[in-house]
Amino acid sequence: MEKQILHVDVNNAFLSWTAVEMLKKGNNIDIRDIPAIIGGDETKRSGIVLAKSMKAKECGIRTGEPIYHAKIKCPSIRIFTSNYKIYRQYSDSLYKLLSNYTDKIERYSIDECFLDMTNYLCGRNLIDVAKEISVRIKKELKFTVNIGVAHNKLLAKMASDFQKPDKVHILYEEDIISKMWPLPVSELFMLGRKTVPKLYNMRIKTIGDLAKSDKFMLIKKFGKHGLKMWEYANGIDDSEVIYQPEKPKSVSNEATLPINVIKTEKLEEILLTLSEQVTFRLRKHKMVGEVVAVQLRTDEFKDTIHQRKLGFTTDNTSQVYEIAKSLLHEFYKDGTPIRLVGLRVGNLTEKDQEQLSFFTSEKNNKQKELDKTLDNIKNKYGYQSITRASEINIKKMIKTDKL
DNA sequence: TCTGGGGTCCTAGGACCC
DNA sequence: TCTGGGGTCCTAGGACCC
Repeated sequence: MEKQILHVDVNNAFLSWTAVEMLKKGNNIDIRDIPAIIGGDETKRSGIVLAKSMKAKECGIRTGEPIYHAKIKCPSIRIFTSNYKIYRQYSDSLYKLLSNYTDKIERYSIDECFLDMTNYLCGRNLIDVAKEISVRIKKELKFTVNIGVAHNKLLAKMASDFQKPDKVHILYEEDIISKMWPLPVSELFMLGRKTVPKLYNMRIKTIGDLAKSDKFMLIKKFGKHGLKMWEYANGIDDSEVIYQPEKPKSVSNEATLPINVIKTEKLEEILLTLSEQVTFRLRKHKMVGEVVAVQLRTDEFKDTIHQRKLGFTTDNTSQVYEIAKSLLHEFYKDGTPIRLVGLRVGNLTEKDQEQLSFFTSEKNNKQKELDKTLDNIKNKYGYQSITRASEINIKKMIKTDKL
């Protein structure tokens, strides 16, 4: 049976939510109506545009570009900092509203949801429901969304990306040729900055060109990805709306450093802070991991990752830190300027089926107790409430506002 | 005043085993 | 003295998403 799918996408989510919050706090300008962006901190080298208003977009400002570019394009631009705590609240309120319409909701990201309406229409028309949802969000939550209406997730997602803001777009099978095929191939989901130029070289410029290309030639050239892009261009997608939240497969934290670091000891200190963050989040998820990976980015933007499979699982701060440290020693040469350090724990499983290390010792048990005690304090008084003395300067360099 | 942070999935190549 | 091939596990690297 044909599926009935909606894709709900918040217009300029971070900027809109910041705007609504400011209005709620008594501010009298709506930053959606002026050239404005949400951006990081330039002095900390995290100065990129995270979201923009329509007026900022008109100036040619693009998401992801450096703030200093934005300032050149629009000298009067107003810049606001992000606040993930608030964004999560708005995201939750959206989810709650959507829950009135179906149980099958996939939270695809903080500002996007897929709804499987197949058995929830009760005789109503899918398009009417989409329009009602759109109106209710605007009225009750004070921000706007785009909604894509289709018979699969891919087409619903493509549709919600058509003209913005505050629109409902329909993309049924019979609309593919007229509405999707004329678009540049770069607009197709899963085609990014590396693949698009290759397609251009093959004279494939529009989604229609791609759809009409030879499937086997694409497979030969791009492997599995080639098949996917051909299917997507033809509107083919049988993936399900994943409405039961999935367990994470890895947990990572990374930090761009305000200045380049060239000393192993400094990098170790940063890894300690990252180990605390990552394992804190692991324990919150009640997950343990079997692989530890350290990522370094040089000032020339060259990334290297070094990882190790442990043969046991862990969520323990000092254990992860010790492994991270030894990985660092294996691949970092003192003196190379480093601008970003990352730490990832992967191959996660649920804690109750934790594989115990053969060497589970008195010492490990004590470390576990320590983690638990510190977690309790952080959960009660905030992540920042307790910190090792040695880390005070490091913490200033690394953001923790998402924890 | 260059370029965030957090994820997932795929592929290539080497090691090792039979 | 020279030479297999299949399977699995592991690491590194890269592409994509929001």
